[in-house]
Amino acid sequence: MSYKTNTLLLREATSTFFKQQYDASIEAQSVNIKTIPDDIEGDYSIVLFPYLKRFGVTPQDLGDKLAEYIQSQGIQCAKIEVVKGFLNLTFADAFWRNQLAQITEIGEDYAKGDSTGKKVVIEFCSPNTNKPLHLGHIRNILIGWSMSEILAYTGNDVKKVQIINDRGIAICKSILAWQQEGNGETPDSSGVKGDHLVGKYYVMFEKLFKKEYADWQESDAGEATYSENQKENEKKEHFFPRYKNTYFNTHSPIGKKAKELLLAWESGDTEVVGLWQKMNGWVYEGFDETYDALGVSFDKLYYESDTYLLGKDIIAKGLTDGVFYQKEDNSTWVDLEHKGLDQKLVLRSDGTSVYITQDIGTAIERHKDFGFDQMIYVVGNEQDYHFQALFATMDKLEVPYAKNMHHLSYGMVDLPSGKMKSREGTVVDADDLVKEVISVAEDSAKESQFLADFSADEKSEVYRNIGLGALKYFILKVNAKKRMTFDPSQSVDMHGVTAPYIQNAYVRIQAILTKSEDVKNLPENYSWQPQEKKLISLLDHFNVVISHAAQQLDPSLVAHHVYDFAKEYHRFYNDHKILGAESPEAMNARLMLSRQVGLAIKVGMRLLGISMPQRM
RNA sequence: GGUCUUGUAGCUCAACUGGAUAGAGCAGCUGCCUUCUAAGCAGCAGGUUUCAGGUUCGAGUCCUGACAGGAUCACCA
Repeated sequence: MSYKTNTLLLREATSTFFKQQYDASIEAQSVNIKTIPDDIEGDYSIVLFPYLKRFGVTPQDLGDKLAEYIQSQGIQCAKIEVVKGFLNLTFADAFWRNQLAQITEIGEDYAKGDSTGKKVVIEFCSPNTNKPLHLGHIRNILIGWSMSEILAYTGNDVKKVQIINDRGIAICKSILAWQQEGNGETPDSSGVKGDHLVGKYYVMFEKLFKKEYADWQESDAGEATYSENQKENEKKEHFFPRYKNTYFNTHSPIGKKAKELLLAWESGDTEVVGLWQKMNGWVYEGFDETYDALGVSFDKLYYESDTYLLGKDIIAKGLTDGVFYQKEDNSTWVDLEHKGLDQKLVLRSDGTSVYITQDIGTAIERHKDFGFDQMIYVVGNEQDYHFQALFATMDKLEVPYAKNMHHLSYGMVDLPSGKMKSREGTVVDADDLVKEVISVAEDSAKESQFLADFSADEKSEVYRNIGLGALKYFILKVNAKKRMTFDPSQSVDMHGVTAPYIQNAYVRIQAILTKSEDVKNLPENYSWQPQEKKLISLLDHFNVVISHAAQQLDPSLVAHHVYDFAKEYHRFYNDHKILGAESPEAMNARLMLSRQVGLAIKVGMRLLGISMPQRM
């Protein structure tokens, strides 16, 4: 890209200044440039403190020389002075004009990165097939989607994948309950979305099991087990919850049936596999609807039923190579203590896989599929340890890309009432939430005079953009790594730091542009107003923000910057007339600026997965 | 208990990676639509950045320790 940001120009100038003046090599990147607080005069400030001791100079002395050099490099300043340890400079109008002219020359994608030639695979969502998607998945999906957009925009070749946990005891529970209680019910016959239908039977299984367990506790067998296995003076209400898993695995008739289903599946029993395919098929149709509603898609899906046996050969090879070791019971382990981790099991004593085994296999499989340079897993932070162990193991296996595997660890979503718990029915369902936000958007938009001549389809598209935008923005504006509180009533708020606020700024710009002539050139001599300079400097800084977001795997940086665009634009819009500006120069300058801000907002929101209405 | 992580206004979040007087929104109060979309703008009020030390020109940010939340420490996924 030919465009150089304000800060980059200053950094480079400062770096070469030190080279020439002191023969010192100071990386342009390391030069500390700050924007100046509003109440102090100036646009940017170069922090001089770090160099004072090193070169034995006073701030004044160094600042004066640097100021002279900067101006000699064609960076036009209206004022440049040393204040304490800062060199504060105010750019001249011509400089602002120049920067904006370069930006508008390139247009919409002025902040786009050049191709890096790097391939990035990003895995996100990765649901189980026994339950519909919920709020936690939504955060995962939005972060994953936005991250892939950002990585693509910064020049990477991005592939979006997910691994679907379609096998195991959970789906067998749904199948069993459906066999026993379902009477052949299907999504078509019931009108229930497939994933919700399968989820219904999962819940039903849990209820059946709960009742069975409760009855058993009262039975002679239950009493006997309690008196045999209780710890010293342990009360029943402590013992039985603790014993629940053991009961499921050893005593429970219904648990036994579920496990028999799993075994039958594993041995390829055609009837069970057929049923499993049928019910998973319902789930996938349901998931696809949800993905469509959210506006996301994937490049490749991996199914655990295909991958769960992967990795065993790698373990076998690693065992002969001495990467792994076996214990007396034939279980296989990897020692990660040199990384401050524990010893980790990679194969059970009966030779079957555990979670990390298939993750090793899948990673290698994916590398064969895509030859990625970087692999990103968007997975909740409860798996931090798992991924540390996985990456350490990959490193020990000496795969060359081990160091480029990252865990984008996001925090749990809490409700104001606390944690979401499926047992207590406090899970926020993804489909319900999407419907809810769109309907709130409709309620607040349907009165709008600006939509009067829109068709019903056009209107509902607007409601969708606003409602979905509000939801997405609400979630993405929070730093992904942090645990966040989700208040359903705030997520559908349409004022303040929200998508509709930002969309409104965009819509205002569109309204002006449709009423104006197409302007192509910036006036030569125009004296920029403070708010206009602020907008140009936000435009200027945009690509720095995007590349930070890509490096740090954090979409919230983009979200905040887009909000700044909107906020600054709303202010500017309130204080200055554009079409009725005081001079033709002012009007042209403001039109060019407005159009570019509109483009930047649209791009920024697209990186968050949010679409813009033309009117609202 | 070990490891990791978080703690900023009543609430939800920022703070350009160590810079100047810690900023937004929500909730509360007050103004501004005959004028480019009021889903907007302007203002008032709200803070000992959990606490105690340390590092330095300078700390919400780095270090140590306490306190308080959370996660994890399965032959579960």
